[in-house]
Amino acid sequence: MDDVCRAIADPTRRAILDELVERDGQTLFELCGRLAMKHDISSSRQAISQHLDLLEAAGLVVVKREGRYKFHWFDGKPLEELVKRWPTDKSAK
Amino acid sequence: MDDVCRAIADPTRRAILDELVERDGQTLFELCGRLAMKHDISSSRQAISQHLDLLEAAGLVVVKREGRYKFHWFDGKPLEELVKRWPTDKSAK
DNA sequence: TTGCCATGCAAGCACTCACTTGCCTATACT
DNA sequence: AGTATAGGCAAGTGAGTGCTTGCATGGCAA
Repeated sequence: MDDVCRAIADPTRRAILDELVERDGQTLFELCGRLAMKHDISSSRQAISQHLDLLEAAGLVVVKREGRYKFHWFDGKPLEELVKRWPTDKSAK
Repeated sequence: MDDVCRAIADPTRRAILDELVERDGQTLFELCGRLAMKHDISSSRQAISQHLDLLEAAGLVVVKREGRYKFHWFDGKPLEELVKRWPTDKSAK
């Protein structure tokens, strides 16, 4: 829970999630390229890799290794806890 | 959006939101007391006040001044953007 | 007024965190 | 074999942030 909240606190990580929602199963290099193109993110490969590790630890990204490639998938389940914890409208209370 | 994500990244601020959901319209001193009792948070009054400022800037807390008192309400509307941005289950995709 | 109470403001400190740099491992291809 | 590719590991740096400390402000009561 703490991991999830801290994971989405960074704008670069939110952009990564956006990218994975739009196109599942991307690899690290793919993500770097698309983030640079479409989100104006100039971070290095290592920076993105560290973000992915954090997102994976939070459960928001699921990975699958195949040979020398590592593919990434988005998983929104951990976000359910957020909406369960706090009501998003007044009628819920 | 960025403010909302960063606001819930801190465990003390999440506890404040929990407290306000449970009991609306608390004042700063009330919150300090209840946070210390029920959430084992030993932060000072100024620390809680700074957290409240941040939560207010994020739109998650609405305030109302009355005389020398300042009451705080929880507002979950900003959280709707989170669930709208990312699907919380696979069927949404 | 004098005093007290609830809150606000601002500077400083310590810690976290995002990012870089440099080197390393492992898988593919020729 | 040798080389290139995809990714990983670890230490160091700079900016951001949570918290404290001290003082200031404003409202209420005696």
